[in-house]
Amino acid sequence: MLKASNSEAEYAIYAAVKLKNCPIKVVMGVLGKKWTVLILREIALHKIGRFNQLCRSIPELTPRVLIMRLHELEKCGIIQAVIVKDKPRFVRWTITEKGHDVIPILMSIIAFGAKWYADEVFEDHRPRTINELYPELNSPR
Amino acid sequence: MLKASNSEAEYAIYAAVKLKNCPIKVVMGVLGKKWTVLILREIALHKIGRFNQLCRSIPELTPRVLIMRLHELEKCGIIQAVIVKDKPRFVRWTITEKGHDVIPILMSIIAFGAKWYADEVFEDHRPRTINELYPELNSPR
DNA sequence: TTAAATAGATATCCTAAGTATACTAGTATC
DNA sequence: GATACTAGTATACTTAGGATATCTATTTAA
Repeated sequence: MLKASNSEAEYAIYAAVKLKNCPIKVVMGVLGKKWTVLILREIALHKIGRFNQLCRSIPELTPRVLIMRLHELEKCGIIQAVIVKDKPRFVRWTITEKGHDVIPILMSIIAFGAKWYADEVFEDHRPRTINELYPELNSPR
Repeated sequence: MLKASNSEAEYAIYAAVKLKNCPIKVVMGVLGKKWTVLILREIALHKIGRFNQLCRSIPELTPRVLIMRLHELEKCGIIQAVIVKDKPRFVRWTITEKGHDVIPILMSIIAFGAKWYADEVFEDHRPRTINELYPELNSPR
């Protein structure tokens, strides 16, 4: 475990790097709204890309907010709407290259949850590491 | 870079692990509210722990919401109020061991922002890796 | 000694974000 | 012809968060 006492600011951004804005603030402007991260979980991790599938896999989320979040994520280039068929409209929401880079964020959230919320997350209540949950991350294809 | 095409679900949670709830959902219930992550950035990364210091370092955040978030984070054990002095009350909000484990989440958010939002984040607009920003992460003390 | 500034919060009001419920159009299936 | 699927919309309502002012207690400065 890391000790905080070694330095005033444990993690200090490299002094020569001039920041205009905090990256966390900027990213949270994009990912910080309610449901956004859960929608990305479905699209990026579970490969669920259809509107009604998303409605079903996140039942508390209403279609109104879902379409708002999808359009927001599309606008900022994290997902894209692939028109499978027109009339009737069939859309598949997929992740972009940029969206692919949010997966490490999702993984760090899962790691935190698997360690500290094992009671609510796992049926056997046993905390797990991210490597236990995703063994393929150790031996990449 | 990872390729998505190799498998239906690129990241599949190990089949034998029985989930009660999705860890992302559970964690977002704790960290998902507006301002929470930014407050944790200040406390965990910048070691800003005083109420009025937090007010000043996040000017758009009102005291009302700040105290709500601090109490929420305290309740779930991510931060704790260290009473520096009683009458008048002097409090230092510090991170707990559990709170320490949210730092990887913050770091993955910073990494994403430093790569994809360089324009808004850095004065020179040049994307950076997390190792460029935090060289000490490569050579831990 | 009185005012100003600091600390850590609260209270009130009001708007913006999100929720509930129902509904749309177009097509396929029973 | 009824039902159910697709991908969304519309309207009304509730709650979370923002704006602003205030609170108690203490220290500092004039």
